Amino acid sequence: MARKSTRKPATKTPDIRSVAALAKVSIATVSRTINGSPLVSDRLSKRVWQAIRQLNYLPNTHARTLVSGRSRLFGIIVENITNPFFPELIQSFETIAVAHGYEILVSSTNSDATVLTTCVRRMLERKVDGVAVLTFGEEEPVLDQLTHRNVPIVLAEFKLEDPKASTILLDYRTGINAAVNHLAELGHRQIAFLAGPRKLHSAMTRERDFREAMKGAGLPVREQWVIECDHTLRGGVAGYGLLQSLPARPTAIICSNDMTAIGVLRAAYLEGVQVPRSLSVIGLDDIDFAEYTLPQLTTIRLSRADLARAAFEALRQQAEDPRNPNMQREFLVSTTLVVRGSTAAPGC
Amino acid sequence: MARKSTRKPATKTPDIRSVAALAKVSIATVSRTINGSPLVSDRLSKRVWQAIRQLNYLPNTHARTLVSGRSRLFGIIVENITNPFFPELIQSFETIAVAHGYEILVSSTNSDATVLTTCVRRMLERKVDGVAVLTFGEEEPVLDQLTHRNVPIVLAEFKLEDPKASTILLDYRTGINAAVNHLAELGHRQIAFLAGPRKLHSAMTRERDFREAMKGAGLPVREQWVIECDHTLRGGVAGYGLLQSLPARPTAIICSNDMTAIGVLRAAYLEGVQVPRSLSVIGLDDIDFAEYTLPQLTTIRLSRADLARAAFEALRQQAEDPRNPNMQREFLVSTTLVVRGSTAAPGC
DNA sequence: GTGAAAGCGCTAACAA
DNA sequence: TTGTTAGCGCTTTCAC
Repeated sequence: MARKSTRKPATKTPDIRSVAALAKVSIATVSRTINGSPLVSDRLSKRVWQAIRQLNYLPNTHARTLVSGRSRLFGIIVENITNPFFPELIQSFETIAVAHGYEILVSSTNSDATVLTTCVRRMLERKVDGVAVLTFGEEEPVLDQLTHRNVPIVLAEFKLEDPKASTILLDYRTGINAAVNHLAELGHRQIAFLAGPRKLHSAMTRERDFREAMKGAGLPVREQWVIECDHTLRGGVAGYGLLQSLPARPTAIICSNDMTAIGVLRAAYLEGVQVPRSLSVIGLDDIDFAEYTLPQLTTIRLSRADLARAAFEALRQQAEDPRNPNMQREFLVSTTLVVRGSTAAPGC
Repeated sequence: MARKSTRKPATKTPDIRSVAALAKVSIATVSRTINGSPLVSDRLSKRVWQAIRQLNYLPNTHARTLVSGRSRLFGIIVENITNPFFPELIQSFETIAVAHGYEILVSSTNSDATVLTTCVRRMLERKVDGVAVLTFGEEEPVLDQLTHRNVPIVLAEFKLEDPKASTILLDYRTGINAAVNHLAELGHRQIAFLAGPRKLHSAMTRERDFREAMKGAGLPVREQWVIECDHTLRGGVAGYGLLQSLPARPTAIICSNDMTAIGVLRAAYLEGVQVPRSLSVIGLDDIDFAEYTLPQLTTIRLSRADLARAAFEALRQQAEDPRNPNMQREFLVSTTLVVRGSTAAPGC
């Protein structure tokens, strides 16, 4: 009876009991009301909401999670939050997640397997309902930890043979074909490719698609001109340097991502090489900055919004409807060429 | 006795009880061992860790939080994750937090008060142990929700008169003075300032410090040349356009942040105005990209690492040692000028 | 429709 | 030192 008057006089954060007391209902009714159960009468529901507002009550997520087994938390693991592609991706993912009542736990691995391991561990401890692994191809065995514990995961460009795993396939081919054809039409035949780290599946795929696109366009691939870079600004500068040190030089460079391309732009500028007059450059991603480089970067757009949507949808299905027989387990995200100012006919 | 052989045969995720059973100790001992209590004998501790490893046990954070009242979660609210300044900041903050056993919840408000409100609400529901509000000056009354509920917060550039609130003061003056003096020494007298949104405290401070630095250098401030922009690339382009439309034009522009400066660089290029020959440009932040613009951007560095460290330290103190009488409630982060290629003597 | 009561997995107070 | 036990705040049977 004297429950309210325990030690602390008044200001304890309100809990479900205080709401129930104020609304003169049981805590079960409060719980049902909050969770939108249809079994609550309008009369009581109104009283409950009124009490909730009056007390400024917020349900305790941890208690909810503990009993329901669902945290409404999704993890998102990216490769490098410092590459603007990823913040834009995270932003999209977060917006969608929050709109659906989920929270996100972000982690950036910087391609470090140790970081990945602790990060998987932390997500497991937090009982995430799913994890989007958007590292683009460094999928490590540690991810089994997740599937073993029945945590849904979605991977970019990598299929895991597990009922809990979904995949987002990236169709680079369309964009890369368009890029090569665009250059070919401008009259380029000497095209180099600054690849990403070969340990990344995505980088390998991009490189492979470049080779195939070249073949498709009837253009030769010079092995010296296919150089492994690291998807950073600095890497782009270095890659350009390597290219310049060669006896024969390309008239156009396609880069595995925009950061590399921006590095190339800078390096070319330092050498006094005019883009696009003396050299055409194409990136991949279409980060916001691509519009603000000098000249503006022609690039292959990979939509962060599409990617985020696919990742969220994959996790949501697995989390909310795990035994749906016709659940979509593969998603496709396409790419398109965006022509701006960094490409032109060679030597024009 | 037959506790282990309940419904599901084997693969339930291990809990503290399974560990206790395997190690033949009580669950209290397991808990103590995990939490590093000194009261556990080596003998038992060893057995417990062994069992933990064998079962691949991970403690359930939600249960821990529920009973201990501490979530080991810090929220971090930034203004716009799409501005590279913030990802770099988040990265630093996360690294420090994880190293100290904390997890972070990130939110980007995009200067939208509604987003801020829901985001505070979500953090409250998740029972964060503290929130770093790094929106740089849009501090809204909604933050009272946090202090009212005794959640420590740390703000950039804004003092809240609450025992739970700390402040990070940013010394822009040093950097801005250096920038103005640098320009003055090069011979500039016509210096414009592209300010940030006036609703941001940080933007106002930067503007004020610019005015004072000009006065200090004996240079006049032309009001037409102090223009409110919005800290975006696009805003920089627009600001430059406004400046160009004026009858009298400055020989140098200091921008309230790097994004604005990069926008100016682009706009100047489009107009055929040579930087730094015909126009000097200075940014503020020193984001990674600043080294990769054409020309490289002279800018006022604001260290993300310092900022993150201060924010984390403020929260940690409040969370772990709330009634320490001589707790540090104010932190200072300084700025320095980094001279690169976007500044030179006027008309040289 | 509504309420009483049994836990979810853990920590901490108390006993031994 | 170690174990027993009472909850943390909530959802969810199960009765009514």
